[in-house]
Amino acid sequence: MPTDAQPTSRVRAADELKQVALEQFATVGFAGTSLQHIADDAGYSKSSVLYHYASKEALLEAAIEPAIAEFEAVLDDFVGGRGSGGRRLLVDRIVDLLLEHREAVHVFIIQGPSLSHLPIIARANAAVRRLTEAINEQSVSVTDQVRFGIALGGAAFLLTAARSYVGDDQRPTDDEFRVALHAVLGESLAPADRDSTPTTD
Amino acid sequence: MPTDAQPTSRVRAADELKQVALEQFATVGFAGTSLQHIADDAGYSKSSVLYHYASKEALLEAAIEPAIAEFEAVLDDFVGGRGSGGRRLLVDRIVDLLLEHREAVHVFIIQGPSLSHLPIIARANAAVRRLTEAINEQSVSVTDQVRFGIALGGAAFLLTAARSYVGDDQRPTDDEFRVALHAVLGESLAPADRDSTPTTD
DNA sequence: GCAGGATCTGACCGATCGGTCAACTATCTT
DNA sequence: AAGATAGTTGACCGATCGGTCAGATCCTGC
Repeated sequence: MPTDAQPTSRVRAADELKQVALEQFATVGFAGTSLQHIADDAGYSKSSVLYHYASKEALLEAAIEPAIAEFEAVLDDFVGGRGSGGRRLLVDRIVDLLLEHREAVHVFIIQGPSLSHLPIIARANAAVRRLTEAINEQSVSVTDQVRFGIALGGAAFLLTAARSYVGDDQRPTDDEFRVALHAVLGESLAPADRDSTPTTD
Repeated sequence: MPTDAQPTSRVRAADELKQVALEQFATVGFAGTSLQHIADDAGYSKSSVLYHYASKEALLEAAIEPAIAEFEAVLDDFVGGRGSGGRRLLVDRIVDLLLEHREAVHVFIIQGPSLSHLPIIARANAAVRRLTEAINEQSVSVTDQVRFGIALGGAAFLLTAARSYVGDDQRPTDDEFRVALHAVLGESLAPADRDSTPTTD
């Protein structure tokens, strides 16, 4: 029984559907995505989608739960091991999270407020609120809070929106994005020690 | 015929519907909003909505067109009168635009990529792309482009998302928002002259 | 080769979608 | 008072929504 090389059609189909659904959730929104459209894009029937996932909501949960779990882990490490260099590590890990799970982050950050009735989104919103409070606890000025909110929403927006605003040829690579995100988010989340942000070249 | 004091039930009803629709478009998205829900919230029937506006799309256009027109005006002044202090004036006017038309800006910035098939949104997307190119023309580094994208999307996200992340009591007032937005967007869009941004306290 | 589970699909369901239409009422003009 | 006009609405339409179900097909172990 093949578990590594050929990934057994079951998990392969489920993963395909999950990936297709995630892209659509991030690009046209959860409400704007239909199971029929997901099925069409993935090359299955709508019934097959509902065979692998009990409901549209279950499909959303399967698609974004890993990203939320990692986000919670990053958050726990940050609020747990509080210290001087904590913010720089936070920026490191958030940038990685953004690049690896950009669609999922877009869903639960940008669409989070409007989908809070879904348990998985409510969980993500709670994590975002925890992070917000942890940040605001140290810097109480409204400007710092706005800086944080803009960085959070802007980063989530940018990685999936860039696709439609600039052509494929001149869109930055992921490595370029990583460097730039590190610099920009570093300025927003760790504005105190500004010495180690080289502002690129 | 009263044109000032009592706003004649026609325009009053139309304005009410426009405002209710705009709030829903911004909070749950264009695709996630139904004419029935708009009608219910405004206290009319769905037929009445379609009497005042020919279609859901026409309602969207009426709701966000003024904001787009003002955005285009700000953009024209910026690319036309190019100069040293141009960026600070740009920040001034964009902050005003954000505060006055926050729901509309949220719609055509955040949902712009997914609604580009609607003519009014395509027009807004073209304006956003013009602004992007005007900014990138002067600063070619990827970091500056990312900084701009985050500022744009983040500001659009923040003003309508803040409602759901912090309670009414501790949410900043519009004046506080204006000061903070001015500082944060100033750093992102006019990073050259950093002397007047006090980097908070 | 055959039984049995896994996978996939078409037909169908009630609900809701955006939109049309005819009828009803309120208001204004003459 | 009468007619025209503007505003509002319920009934209805075809399409699509998320979801159910019974069967068809495929694959595996015996």
